Amino acid sequence: MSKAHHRKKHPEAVRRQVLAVAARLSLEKGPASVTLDAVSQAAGVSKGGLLHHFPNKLSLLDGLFDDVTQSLDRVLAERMKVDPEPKGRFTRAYIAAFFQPEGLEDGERWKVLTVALISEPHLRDRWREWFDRHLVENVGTDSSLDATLARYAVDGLWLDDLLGVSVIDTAMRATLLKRLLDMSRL
Amino acid sequence: MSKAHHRKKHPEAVRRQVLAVAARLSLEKGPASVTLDAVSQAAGVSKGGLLHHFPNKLSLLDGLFDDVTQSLDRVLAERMKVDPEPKGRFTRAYIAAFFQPEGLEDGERWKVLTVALISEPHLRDRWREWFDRHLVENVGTDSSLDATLARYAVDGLWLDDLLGVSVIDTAMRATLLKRLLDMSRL
DNA sequence: GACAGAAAACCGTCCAGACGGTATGTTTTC
DNA sequence: GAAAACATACCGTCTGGACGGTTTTCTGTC
Repeated sequence: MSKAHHRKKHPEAVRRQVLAVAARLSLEKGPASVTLDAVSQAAGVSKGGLLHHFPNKLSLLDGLFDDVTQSLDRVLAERMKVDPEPKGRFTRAYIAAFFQPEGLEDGERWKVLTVALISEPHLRDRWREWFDRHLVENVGTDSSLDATLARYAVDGLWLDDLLGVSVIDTAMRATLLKRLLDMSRL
Repeated sequence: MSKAHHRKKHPEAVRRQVLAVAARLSLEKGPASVTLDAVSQAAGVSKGGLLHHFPNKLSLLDGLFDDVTQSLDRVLAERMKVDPEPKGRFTRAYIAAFFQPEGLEDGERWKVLTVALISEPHLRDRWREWFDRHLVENVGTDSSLDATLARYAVDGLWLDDLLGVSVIDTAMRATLLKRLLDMSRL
């Protein structure tokens, strides 16, 4: 008879904790280490408890995907709202979101998303939808070659950062940021 | 008593076949599907046979990594050799290698590398070494902001291509290529 | 070139542990 | 008291890998 059984119940907190643990595991020990046993244990919940929130592993991964993309949507929307210039607005929000994530939680989140996308083919389809939606919404303002190039560069920097090969120093990083923002306006 | 036991032995061919199958599986069904059973079966070898060439799974992944990076090294060296201009030479080779891989095998290979790197933390360390080595070798000729930016953009395009969200059309792609090559010379 | 070993290149079987998932019970919350 | 939020126990399958056997290939010797 464990204590967990008797403690107060906070379903939403448990859910968040589970997702957080799954994300951390995926980043630190690779996506293969994200097992129901490992996640539930590290989250302080029994496997049964975990499976109550996410009926199977796929739904756990989907939950992770939803969590991250919703965060990303929120951040992008906020940044776009305070940007007076329409042209390249989405691109600038994109740059800002990945270049200077608010708090380091967000940065971690985007990384998790990348790892999940690449290792789980099923999520690639969902990502494609997300991507297409944003692309269609911002066609006209963010379809220029320069804007596209800027977003590609952000993705590349992001990937290198994730792999730990980002050798760019702080000063150069700042210059690059300026440069990318300029490109979004061309 | 199977036929495979009696057929002619081609250790090198088997080795290559195993690596090719592992690569294909990883790309099409995700890295989680790369199991010793699946690989050996798809490669037409028994698991025992597979484990003769690669004593354990880690060494199989390492073998895949070696195979791809050696290919990549070869391609980069070839491209650099025919480039008369020192400045940005490595960056141009990098761009060319990923933008217009010779045959589609190479393109597949680079993709496999990306997937493997992200899903297998152990390989990230090895990738860091590879990356550092090339960076040090070409410091002085390829350290400019523009060259770095160009390489980042290539990585980004690459990632989007891998995820299937590459919406850029052929004409724009050609323009982008030109643009990146120009950037390598600044 | 023949021939005996030695080594390499396989195959088939078995196993312990991990994994995803089910079924059922218990406690808390509504 | 019904439903949600857990826990515990258990099961079938898969996975990495060990092991011993069999066939082919290589290597040195005469």
